[in-house]
Amino acid sequence: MTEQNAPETAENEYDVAAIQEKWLPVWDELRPFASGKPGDERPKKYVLDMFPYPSGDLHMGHAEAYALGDVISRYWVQKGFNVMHPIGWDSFGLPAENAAIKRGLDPKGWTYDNIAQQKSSMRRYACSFDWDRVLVTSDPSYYRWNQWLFLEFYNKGLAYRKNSNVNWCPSCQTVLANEQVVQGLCERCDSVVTKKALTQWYFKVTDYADRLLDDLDTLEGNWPSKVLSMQRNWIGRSHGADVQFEIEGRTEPVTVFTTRPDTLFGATFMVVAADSALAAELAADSNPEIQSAFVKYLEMVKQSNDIERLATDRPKTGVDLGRFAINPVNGEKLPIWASDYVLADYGHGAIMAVPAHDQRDFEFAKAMNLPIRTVVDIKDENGVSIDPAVGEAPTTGSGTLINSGPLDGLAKDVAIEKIAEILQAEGKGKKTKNFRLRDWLISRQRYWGTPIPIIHCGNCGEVPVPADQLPVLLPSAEGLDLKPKGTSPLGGAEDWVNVACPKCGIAAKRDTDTMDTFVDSSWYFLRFLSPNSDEVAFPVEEAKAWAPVDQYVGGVTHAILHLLYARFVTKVLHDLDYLDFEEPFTRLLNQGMVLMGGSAMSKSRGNLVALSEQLDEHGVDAVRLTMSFAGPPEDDIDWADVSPAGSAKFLARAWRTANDVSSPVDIDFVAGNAELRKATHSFLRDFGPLIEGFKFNVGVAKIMELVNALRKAIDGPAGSGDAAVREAAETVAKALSLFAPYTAEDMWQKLGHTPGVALAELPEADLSLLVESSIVAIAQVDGKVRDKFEVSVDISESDLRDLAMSSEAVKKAIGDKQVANVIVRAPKLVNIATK
RNA sequence: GCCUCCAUAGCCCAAUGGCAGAGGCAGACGACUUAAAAUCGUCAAAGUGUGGGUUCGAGUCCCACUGGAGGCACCA
Repeated sequence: MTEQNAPETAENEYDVAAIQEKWLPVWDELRPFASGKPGDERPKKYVLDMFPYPSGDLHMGHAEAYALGDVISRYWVQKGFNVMHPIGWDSFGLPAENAAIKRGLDPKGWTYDNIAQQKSSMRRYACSFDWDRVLVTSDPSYYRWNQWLFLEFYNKGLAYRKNSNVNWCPSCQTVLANEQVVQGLCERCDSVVTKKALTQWYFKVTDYADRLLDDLDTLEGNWPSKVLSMQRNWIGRSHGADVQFEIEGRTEPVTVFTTRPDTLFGATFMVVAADSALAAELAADSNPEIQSAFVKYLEMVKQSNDIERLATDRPKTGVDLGRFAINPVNGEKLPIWASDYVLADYGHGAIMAVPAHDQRDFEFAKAMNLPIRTVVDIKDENGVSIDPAVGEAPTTGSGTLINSGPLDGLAKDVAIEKIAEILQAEGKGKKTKNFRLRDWLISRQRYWGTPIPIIHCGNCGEVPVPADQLPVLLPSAEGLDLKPKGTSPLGGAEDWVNVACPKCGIAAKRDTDTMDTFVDSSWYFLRFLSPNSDEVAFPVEEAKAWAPVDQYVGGVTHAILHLLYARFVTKVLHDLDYLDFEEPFTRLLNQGMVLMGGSAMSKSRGNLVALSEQLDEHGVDAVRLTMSFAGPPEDDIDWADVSPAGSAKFLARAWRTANDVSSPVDIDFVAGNAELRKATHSFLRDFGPLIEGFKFNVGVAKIMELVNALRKAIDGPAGSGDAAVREAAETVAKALSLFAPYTAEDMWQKLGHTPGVALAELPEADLSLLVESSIVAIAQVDGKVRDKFEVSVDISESDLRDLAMSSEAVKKAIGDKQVANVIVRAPKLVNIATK
């Protein structure tokens, strides 16, 4: 065998699989991302990825999320921070239970098998997690503190039980929070959600509505504006007034909420929610025909689901209750109707109807032939007054009050203030506000969740489980019927349900419902501070040092639910003196979804891309790099549009440059090739701000640019021994370690360094290398480029102006036009404006 | 119905109000090779969805429209 024919040695070949195998055990030993070392003086930073639900192995969506979270986390490690980047599993919940029912297994086994699988995939994926900080919400050591949290809320009066019409999923056979009903469908199984009257546990999130809304302002600029606007929308604060109406034949007045108290003189009837207690009472005291008509109507209303109820073209229906309310400002008798267009659980479940100035009231008045009285004069574009009483539509804008006694002649906004004063003075109303947000329904009639730590006693009523008896362990699933049947499977665990009352000792029963898993995830970021503590949920001092989370990374699917609940719980814990901050997540990045062929991946669509296959085919680094390079992180990635093979090709190209560096490891860079040094340092200047601004795709492009310059230098006159070549190659290895840790580590070793490129800091850019002595200035005429010339960077404005004015090309462009203005931006540009 | 966001080469995407191109994919051509792959190199390709406006100057700011994505919705 001759020298020329020698096969390529492994040393010159970028062997992805071998590199991955090589570095995993080294990192296990090195543990570069441990954050709890005593005496660690580095400044702290808390970077958190939303923890996964263990529903199988990791998928492409996880791969994107963790690739991007890792870029941020590794960036701060490299900047010299003590970064806490933990991981856990949100492991209670319905999928485990449903899988268990389907296969006749214990949900526990299924869950923990999946966790083991995901954990091993995360290790292979080179996630920079601190493996000393791991939690699993279905572990008793976690949910014990979930129960603690519940009791803290309970003792503060923020957890309570009430009977009301709740959202019910007939397929999951459990109640749902408002937030889990999407377009009238169950967010999990897409069944049509119905209503059911049940006694359920709630957290009083409405007590915090104002703060949850107002504090969003403090997140402006650090959270995606989309999420802020979604949360504002969801909380939905309206300002208006409560107005009291006397009811004929009833001692108590009825209060209504309105955002338009100025239109009070235009009220021609009142409407109460058909499914409210008030409607039933008013009907019951009316004559028998009305009573039976009401009962019939109510029956119809109860049978309709949200899909029908929300249809926009649905005609208005209702029943005249034969009762009358008295308008507090003019003593008029207003007929009272019951209808389903008024909601029982918003405001007071009753409204004053002003058909002239409200779309829904207008439709109802037309349908029921009720009077319409115009009290706000609004002119059309021709200056003619629009009168809804004789027209086809109500007017809802601003105008001048008419037919309104003391309000006549006032503008809408002034009238709102004036009427509020009048009502307040007479004790018949006051300014107030209302929220779209409802209290958080947290009980579920399912098995695989945190048992609610309450005991129901015939003598004592609700009795909290004493702290020293926590956790209330979930009974074994063995022998329990997990099939959904409308009541909790825990009811079947008789040994577990029947206990002595902790207060009086008589036979009592445990609460058999479990908690919504969103309770588990509403505070998990605090548990990472001491994931194994038996003493506390989280240590207050550690929370002061580490929390709030500096950078949170996750999908926009949680823009309302999870983030709102976590914000709420944080505020409560703040008020209980456990935390010194009020917002849990200082900065938020929402990554997009990974699509395939234009739509979300799903088995039924047949467009599923298996992460494990992508990793086998292209390697971990190529997949990670593709996730970062595809585009802005918040945009969706269509896997059909991107090229992991191209990423792999680039990584091999970068890797080879390390092979080609022939200078000693301690060479002084100062003597290196000036052009390449300039490329390296302009990269160093740009890279950090790009990463901090989440412009990962641009950051990767800059690395590619540097690699191209480096390749040219190696193959060109500078050669492999040039000091700048080493400087550039080391810079590439360090920067690449955020995106492609295996390749970067291997480059680092080839460059003669000891393993641990993740901890190697990128140097500051030497700006003196970037100073240009000359620059190409452009001369424009009316904004169009007409000439260019090389000028000194410190050319004076007048010199540059003279240079431009004397250019032949410029003179030609001006022609015989008159020069109106000359803008000079030395040293870059002159623009000559002509008349 | 109300409220956000988006639109740049065939494709994915860059561009502090100042020469539309940083980077990549796909493509063409060349070098290397007996040949191919790999590698290295060169090239071609949009005037920024449409119509107005502000400005010395607009992809960028404002208005309207078209198309697309998302959120809220009988919330008084």
